[in-house]
Amino acid sequence: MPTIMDVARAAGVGIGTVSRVLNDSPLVSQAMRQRVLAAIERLGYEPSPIARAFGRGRTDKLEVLIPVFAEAFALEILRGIEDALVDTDYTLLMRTAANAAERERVCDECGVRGRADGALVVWMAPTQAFVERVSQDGFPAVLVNAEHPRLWRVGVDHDSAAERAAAYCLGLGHERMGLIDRRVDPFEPLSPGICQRGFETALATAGRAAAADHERLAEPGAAAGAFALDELLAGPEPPTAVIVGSEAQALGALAAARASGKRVPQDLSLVGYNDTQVGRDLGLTTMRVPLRELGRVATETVLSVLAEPGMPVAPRYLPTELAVRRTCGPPPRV
Amino acid sequence: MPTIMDVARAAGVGIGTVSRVLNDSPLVSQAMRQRVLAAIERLGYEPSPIARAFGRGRTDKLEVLIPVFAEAFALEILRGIEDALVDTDYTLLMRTAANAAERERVCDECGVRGRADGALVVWMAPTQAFVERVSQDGFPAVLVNAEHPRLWRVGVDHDSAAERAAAYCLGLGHERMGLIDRRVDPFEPLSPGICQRGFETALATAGRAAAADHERLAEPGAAAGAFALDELLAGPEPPTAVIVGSEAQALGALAAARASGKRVPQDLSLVGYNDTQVGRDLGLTTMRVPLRELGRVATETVLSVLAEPGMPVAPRYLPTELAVRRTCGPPPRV
DNA sequence: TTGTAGGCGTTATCAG
DNA sequence: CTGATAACGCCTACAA
Repeated sequence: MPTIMDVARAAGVGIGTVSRVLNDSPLVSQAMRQRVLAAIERLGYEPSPIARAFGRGRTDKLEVLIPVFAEAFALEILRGIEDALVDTDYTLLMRTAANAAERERVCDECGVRGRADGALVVWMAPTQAFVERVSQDGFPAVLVNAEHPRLWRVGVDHDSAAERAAAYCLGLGHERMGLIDRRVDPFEPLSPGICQRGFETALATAGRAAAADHERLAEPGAAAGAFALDELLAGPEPPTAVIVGSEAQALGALAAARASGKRVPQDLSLVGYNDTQVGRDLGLTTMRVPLRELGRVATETVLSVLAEPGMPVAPRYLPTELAVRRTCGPPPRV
Repeated sequence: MPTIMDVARAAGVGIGTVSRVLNDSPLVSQAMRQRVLAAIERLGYEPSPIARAFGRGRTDKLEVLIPVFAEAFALEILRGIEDALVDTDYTLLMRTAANAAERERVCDECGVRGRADGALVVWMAPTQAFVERVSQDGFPAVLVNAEHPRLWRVGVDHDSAAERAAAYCLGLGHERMGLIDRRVDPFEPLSPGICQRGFETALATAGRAAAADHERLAEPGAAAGAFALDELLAGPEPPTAVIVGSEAQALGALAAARASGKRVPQDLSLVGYNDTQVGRDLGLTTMRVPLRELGRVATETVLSVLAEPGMPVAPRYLPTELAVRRTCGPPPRV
């Protein structure tokens, strides 16, 4: 492996000049630049990222903290992050957490001693210690679809989104509405459902009280969604439209409905939440959360804070919109 | 940020001793160790990962190369990789590729100048240059579910898997078999289908010729799977059992079948391929590819090559097995 | 515009 | 066992 010194020697210049060429410094003459470039080419030299990081005190890495059992939406967010990074030199350091203990660990280790220049915390609450530390050090950490008053964050207004999803079904004429909800935070067993508030607001606005037996808080995943739907359908006055807090749960619900002989949307309307590829492919009507944009905007935020440190923390909310596809219709006539 | 020198001073020892304590060297007396540990604690010192990497010439990082539009199975593999890393100090550098050009780029940049200690290449063919370089340098790169004669790799025998999947349906009594296949490599437009050979072998063994109009090579994703199934069903003698090369495609096929009024499995049998969470949740009968284990074993392989360089390259194949769930049955009686 | 020297924080190698 | 000291490869003043 040739080093910068080999290049300097081969080009007959000092290492300072080589370094300047490497970093596109304007303080090099054209002639010199060509000579150095030629030597670099000839030797097949590439600078060592580690030495470089060591020398200048930054790594060109962003750390991503993400729940490991996150469903497919995680991929969409990652895609957005990549979008923002595609023509930068940044690279991603991935840390996943499967439970609260691991969240603790990845939060504790995030960005220690400059191992990354910034961080993206996806879909989980940061630990208190993490919040203290990053706000103390001015370490650029942005929450994606998670909340904390003291941190940068980009997300959506879940209340409004859920409310509009429910209002859409109400507008279709549904009288009996159901909700299969999902917790806001995967690692907080007591965290509330993500759609509950908006759902109930919509019902209240329409002058209806929410029937508690039409609401379920389900575990993530299609199996739990299917189970919850079966429960709702087994009740005395089963809902004719159900809002589901995640795509995976919605797919489960869809399969369960069909398995029990219900036609969707003729007998039952279903609205998903998130909008992942498989939902799109299957024609699921969904409250679209712009996952990819979320990832992109969050990443751009980190980058801009990096470029201009000390900007005051400001949250950013992106709009949601209902993607009307093929799982909703008017209620069946009785 | 305190450095190792601050610790040394605080403990009244040399930095060599501190370093030895940090690295669990046996060459430190108990008394010294305690004294140093106390100073570390008191100062809240943590070693700088970058300086450390620079000093010892390794990074404790593994680079992961993965197609970005990979479906959910990517998450399963990543989970397996994490499993293997959970109580090591290794961390993951993620590189995704959305097309052949990006694959080229990530392959070119992978592990340059020791930015990572090893690499995992998931579900895509490495570039020729990459193969040359890593086999030249002895850089530990392991292919996960991809093939190259000169590289370490862990995967499954797709031919055998597909053959058994088809044989299972044949055994159920199906006469007209269909195949919705997926390309082996996402970036090779000309790469063959992953199940075709096994599928045709099974048919030949049963004394049947494959009907070309019962085979489709479809793009990844549920939409293409749905479309392909509709095509198969539209033919003059539609198949009564269909093998599908990926879970996402299978979900699409399942939805399409039901949408067109077919009951699964009474009217149509479906076998998926891969076995991801959503397929399990939905009761899809699947040829199970041990994705998580694949990731884990590949990672363990990298680690062991790292521990013992120069081991001769040896591929590793893991067994597949049919996960019988609820989408297969005997053919409908005519 | 260019070269030189010092510094970044560890690890590893030597004497002691 | 312990303490200096020399790498490690690059960046960046500073001096020329």
